[in-house]
Amino acid sequence: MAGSNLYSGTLDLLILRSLSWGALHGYGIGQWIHRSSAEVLKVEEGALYPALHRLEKQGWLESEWGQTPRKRQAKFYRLSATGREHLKAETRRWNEHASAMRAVLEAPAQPTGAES
Amino acid sequence: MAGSNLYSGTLDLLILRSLSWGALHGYGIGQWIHRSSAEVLKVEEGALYPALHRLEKQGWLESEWGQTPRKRQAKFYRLSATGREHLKAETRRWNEHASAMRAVLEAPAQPTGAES
DNA sequence: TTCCTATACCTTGACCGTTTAGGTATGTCT
DNA sequence: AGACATACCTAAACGGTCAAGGTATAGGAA
Repeated sequence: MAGSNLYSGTLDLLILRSLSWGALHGYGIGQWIHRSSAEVLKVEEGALYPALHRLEKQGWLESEWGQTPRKRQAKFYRLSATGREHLKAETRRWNEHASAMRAVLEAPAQPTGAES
Repeated sequence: MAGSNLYSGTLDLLILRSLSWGALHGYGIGQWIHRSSAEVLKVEEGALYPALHRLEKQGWLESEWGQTPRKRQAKFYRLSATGREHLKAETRRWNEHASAMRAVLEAPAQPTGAES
């Protein structure tokens, strides 16, 4: 989805959020999102890896090759300082969006002249 | 945005919702969304009209040319029976998505082995 | 040993909704 | 007359996601 005026950046937000407790590698990020959303949110790899590269390019993430506990190569991502700020801002933005959606979905019958 | 695995269909949901109280014309739908979201959500016309056509094509909306109170030509949209069902289903789907997002954004520190 | 599965990374092309930026026409107000 | 809001529409460019591939390693089963 290209940037929607209504809302875009869900994936970026989730990735940023997954790293707020420490470093994780790409594959682990996908699994973390899946698990911590009770299996509701699933990120395809074709969306995940490009997003990771995008976020790193923008300076919100930093990466470093390392090893998993099982001795496998993996690229570990970590939030940069500006990334952490961005996470805060995006979280606030999401909350505003969700709250606007809630307002619309619970809006009472036609408040005032919706027709002109 | 093309259909996102994370979430897509926000605009469709808002349009469907705007019609749940009765018929509205396209321009009015955009304004209704804007107003009832406290000016947070804004739908561009280039997204609105194609969406309206898409939803009508799928049978969720029905349209009819008519006149506004000020005697201007306008195409009025109204929910079909299946459109009303779809609105219910999409609302449920949105709530699930929002709740999954909330879960992730409020997730406690690294529950169990996110790394393998 | 061989095979399968899970882990872990990546890229490409098609797809498709949004954005941007136009266009037309009418009614109202100054 | 001119400006503005209303009211409809479309087309090209954009850009993120999806689907479907690819590579490589480690572990366990057959």
